[in-house]
Amino acid sequence: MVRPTLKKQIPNLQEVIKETAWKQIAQVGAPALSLRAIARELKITAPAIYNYFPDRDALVTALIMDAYRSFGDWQFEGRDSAPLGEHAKRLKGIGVAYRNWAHEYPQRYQLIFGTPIPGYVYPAETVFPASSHAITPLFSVVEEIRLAEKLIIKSFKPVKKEYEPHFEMWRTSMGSLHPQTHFVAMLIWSRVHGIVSLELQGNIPLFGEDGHALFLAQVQSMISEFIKE
Amino acid sequence: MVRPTLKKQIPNLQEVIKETAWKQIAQVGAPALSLRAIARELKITAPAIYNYFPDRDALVTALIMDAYRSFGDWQFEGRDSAPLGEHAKRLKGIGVAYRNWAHEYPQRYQLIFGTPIPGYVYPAETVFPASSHAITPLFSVVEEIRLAEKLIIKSFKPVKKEYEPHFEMWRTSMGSLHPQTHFVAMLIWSRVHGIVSLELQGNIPLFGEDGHALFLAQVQSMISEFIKE
DNA sequence: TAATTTAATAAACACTGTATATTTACACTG
DNA sequence: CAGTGTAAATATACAGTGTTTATTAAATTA
Repeated sequence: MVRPTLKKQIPNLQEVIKETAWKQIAQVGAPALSLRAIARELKITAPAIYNYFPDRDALVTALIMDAYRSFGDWQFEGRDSAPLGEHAKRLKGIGVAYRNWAHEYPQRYQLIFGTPIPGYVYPAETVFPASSHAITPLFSVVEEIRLAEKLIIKSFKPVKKEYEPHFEMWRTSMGSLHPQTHFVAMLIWSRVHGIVSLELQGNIPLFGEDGHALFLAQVQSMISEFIKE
Repeated sequence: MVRPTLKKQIPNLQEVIKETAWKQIAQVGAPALSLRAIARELKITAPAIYNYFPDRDALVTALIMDAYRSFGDWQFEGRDSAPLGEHAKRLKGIGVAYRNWAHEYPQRYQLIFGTPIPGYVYPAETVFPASSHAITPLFSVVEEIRLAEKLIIKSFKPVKKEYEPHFEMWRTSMGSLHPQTHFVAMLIWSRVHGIVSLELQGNIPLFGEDGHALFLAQVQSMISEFIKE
């Protein structure tokens, strides 16, 4: 018997393969992800996976894009937990959602921000729609603040000309993206990413009663540094 | 012929293996590091490497420790480019050295801060002496500032009790480590790490004439946030 | 009903890290 | 100087990996 009857086929196998991949990534980490191990768990043979993904890298890319979408969704929810105009609360909402997602799915975070799979090269263009979704909430709130004339900017410097093409990609994707908004958003993102990634690696002690004190101090300091009043 | 005569042996093979590993990491990235590829390049067989490293993970650990030492050395030099008492310049010196090292050796940076090798588990205790060397310059400067009563601290929260053991490890290694110094140093480190790691992955546009503007703004903002006058 | 497409398996290839046994150059001891 | 022991390499083998090719049989379409 080579091809099983429809009744014995796994329905929606493409999704099931991804779910199994996530399960294994959670267990053994992204770098040790194995197509054959996925196949074993699903009781199919490894080449069967090639009917759904042209190679292992394509599977990884699909996982990354799904992760970005979920990551972005959490941040949109975090932002909208406070109404328009509540700049500080909306910004904090994004930061907290960002951190919560990373702590809920540490392997997904490292899949996105590490280079975890041997030989895998990040297909920036393919992933861009999903990755821009995950940065959009931050961009949008900083832009809200700027339009309300509440954005504090010290020492802004414009973008280098050589980098304009990549910058253009962002701008078209966002509709528009003011350079100052971009500048401040990058400062904020880097601070949140820095503390979250060090936390995930166990490099940061758990300050405060619930272990969140350092992160909250980071967020609070950004609010007073970048938002007027 | 099984064992070559002394004249044909590669002298200092342990070091040569590490150098070859670094060369290959620079070419194909840390996750794709291969003992057999190293052996091929050195014209020996793969099991010969086991005379110098018990397994692949031990080689990786040795590489990480060497990287940490070099990383720390650069930061010590950066700190000491300004004399004692010049708090802002010493802090900036560390930040710039941190970034320069990361841009000079991006793969080493990702080897340290990523989880790049399949199945590799970071041996925290073994690596600790080397990794603490790399954070010591920052700790020392923040402590200098605190002792000079120029350290600005808002919203400090003490370390959680459960985390005391790890904290104790740091404290004994450093001689002593004031909690407030630890708190502020972690905030600073996370901001520098965040921006540097996003830069290395190509997520940050190159602001300013030379592309350093965002990083310098980050450093400048830390100086005015944490140092009095 | 016949032809075609599709979804799987089977087998094989070139890799990988690593364990075991073997060989031989070198160092030490009587 | 002879003999022994150790050290540093090779040879071989095993289980695992991603991937390619050929084959089979179920499902779909003409």
